[in-house]
Amino acid sequence: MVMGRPRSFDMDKALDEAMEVFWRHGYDGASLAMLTKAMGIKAPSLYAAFGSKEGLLKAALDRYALRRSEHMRYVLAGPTARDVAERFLSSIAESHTDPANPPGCLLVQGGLACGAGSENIPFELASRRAQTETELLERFVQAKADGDLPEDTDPVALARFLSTVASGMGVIASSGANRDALREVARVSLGAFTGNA
Amino acid sequence: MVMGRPRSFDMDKALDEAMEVFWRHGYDGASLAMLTKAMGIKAPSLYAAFGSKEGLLKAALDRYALRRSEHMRYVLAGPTARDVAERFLSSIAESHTDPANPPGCLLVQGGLACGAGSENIPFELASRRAQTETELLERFVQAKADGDLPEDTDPVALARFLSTVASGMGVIASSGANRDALREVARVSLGAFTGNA
DNA sequence: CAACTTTTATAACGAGTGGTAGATAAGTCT
DNA sequence: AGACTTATCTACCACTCGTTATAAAAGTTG
Repeated sequence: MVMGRPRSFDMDKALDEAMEVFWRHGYDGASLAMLTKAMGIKAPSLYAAFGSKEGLLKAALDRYALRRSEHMRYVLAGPTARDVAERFLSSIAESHTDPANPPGCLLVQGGLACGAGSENIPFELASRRAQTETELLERFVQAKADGDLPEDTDPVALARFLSTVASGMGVIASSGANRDALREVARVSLGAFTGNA
Repeated sequence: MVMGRPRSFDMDKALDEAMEVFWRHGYDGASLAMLTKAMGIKAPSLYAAFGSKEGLLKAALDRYALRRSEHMRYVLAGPTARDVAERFLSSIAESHTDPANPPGCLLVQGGLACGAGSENIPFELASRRAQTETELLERFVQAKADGDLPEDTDPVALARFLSTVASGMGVIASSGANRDALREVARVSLGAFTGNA
């Protein structure tokens, strides 16, 4: 078997750059010109490697999920349900204001609404957001089985609440809210945790 | 003075249609072709009336604000801070799942991230979201002066929390969350209210 | 009716869109 | 070395983008 000419760019580096463009401009707002310039490659190389603009986004989303999975492992390892919630919101307050990235969350900034020809992008992003919510839910179900949450607590509602606050934090972070502001939102949200469960 | 040829379309009706297109597709995703078709007018009429695509968005946002101002009057008239919060989140659960409109909130769906040439759109939307937060803040400051909120309560944090949850509800509503789901998010959020203030 | 003013429709503008042939370059394998 | 496979480059595709010049149409006012 023959190998052919080797790829001359670093795929992960290129994906990081693409991720940043999608993050900052959204799927519709990210043009091929922007993407290829940021990635340092020409359009044919991009299409050979990722198939299409949408394929590139999905590859970038996979890489984004990889990054977050480390955080989530730590979050879900919290000893109590409340610890899990606190770790979750705190890690979001930090990551959504990390100066190394565009503000906010790629899964929110990427495109809640898209134009003709990009109709499935919002679904793609929503399904990835739902995955985090499911992870929280399973952890809360476990917590309830452990007697760590009151009997009358609805784990579905709790996971959805945290997921919703996380999305909201993405919105306000992208609008310029700073880290302390996000931390305060996390703090108030945790009050809701104890007050209601 | 001479009047000239009268406008042959209803401006408010046309704005309602434009609003829906921006709401469903976002600013970048809403093309002039979509907009003119939905509004039932041709491009030159649109430009004569609104100046530009961005001018059209702003006019639609003004009309959107007009709609919401009625809700906000009711919300802010709540007798206690907690009532205000409850009215706020409840009205959002309803409005963001009103089948008469696209799901979610125009101020979120409209564009958190935009492409080259639309850089100021996210700022425009953010400033309109901030207005609601300011209204809540002022009401909570008043509540505190009334002795309606504990001394150690931070009205800024409280208003920001509610605003953040509202944005998050917009995100999940646009992803298909139904009215009951939003109501439960509102309920849990209010638990945060009593638990923390 | 005729002068005037504004809106309308037709048609097109240049720039940019996502995507792709076709040829060349750069490797590996026999 | 030579065959083979894959990546990269230049150039370009048809199309859509937001926007506008031009001229006809529709009203009001003198």
